[in-house]
Amino acid sequence: MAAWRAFLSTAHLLERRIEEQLKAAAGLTHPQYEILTRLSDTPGHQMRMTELAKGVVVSKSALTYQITQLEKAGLVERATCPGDERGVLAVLTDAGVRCLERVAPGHLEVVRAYLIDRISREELHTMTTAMQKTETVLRASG
Amino acid sequence: MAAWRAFLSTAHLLERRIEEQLKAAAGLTHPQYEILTRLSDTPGHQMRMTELAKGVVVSKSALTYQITQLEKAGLVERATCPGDERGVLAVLTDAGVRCLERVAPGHLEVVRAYLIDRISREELHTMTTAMQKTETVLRASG
DNA sequence: TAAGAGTGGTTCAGATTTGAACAACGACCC
DNA sequence: GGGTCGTTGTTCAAATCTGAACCACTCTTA
Repeated sequence: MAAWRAFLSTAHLLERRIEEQLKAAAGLTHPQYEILTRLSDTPGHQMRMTELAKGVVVSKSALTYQITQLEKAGLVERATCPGDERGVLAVLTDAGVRCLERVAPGHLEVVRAYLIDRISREELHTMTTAMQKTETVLRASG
Repeated sequence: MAAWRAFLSTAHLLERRIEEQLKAAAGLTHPQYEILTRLSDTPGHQMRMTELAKGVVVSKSALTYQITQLEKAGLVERATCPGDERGVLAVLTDAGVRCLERVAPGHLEVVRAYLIDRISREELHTMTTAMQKTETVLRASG
């Protein structure tokens, strides 16, 4: 269970560091940053609400809240989904793209400094495949 | 960065599963369970508030809140710290011990089913040392 | 021994998350 | 067509987390 202990503590500690860094650099929270990057990685920079919620692993209501916040900040817009009248598309704005370009380097720097660079290339590779396996299982049985 | 993505998603997904399982099994939240196990692992089943907060990686105020909740549930008691009049000791009660004994198996089962058993023994070992390294760094520079 | 600085916990306001309830739409079957 | 069921996103109340402000106590230092 030492593995689990270390995993959990590391996750919490990293979360804290990241939150702190993002807040200082751009007034963003980590969930908000995750939303922006997910959108940025999508062709068209847009995604359906439910799909996005599953991607970043938060409840639908939490996503509704955060998208509203990001909309106020001008980084995201809501659009009605063509072909499905109930659907809502979250769309990354130009300002959102620029914000991400400005913030991403500092964020990645933190992740790298505290996680990636601390472990060997081989350990990293092993951990990646392990994490991907468990992620697959968790998503499948969700 | 695939490593980081997978790590993050896995952490969130597992957190969700665990929260769900603990709530169903004993009406506990994950932070509460973490507090109980930390106390249980301590000689005398007691710990100072600040130290405990650092251990489980939450803010002092969050710990105050949760200890109050656990006190209401009768699983933990507050005691004044001998030798330091301002200090407060969180003490696991007998009911707390019994609660933990009842809940722990199911909890560990979830962790094992979704994380431990999904990866090879060697991967587990590698991941453990990697996590411990990063945890050390994060705690030291915190 | 009397500041002055530091620590330990709590309180407080504000932000965020969750699950349940809800309303609106789509898909399907008769 | 119309009814039934599943999906989508939002709203709502309740719970929780955080950082700042705040007391109470401890430790140094002159």
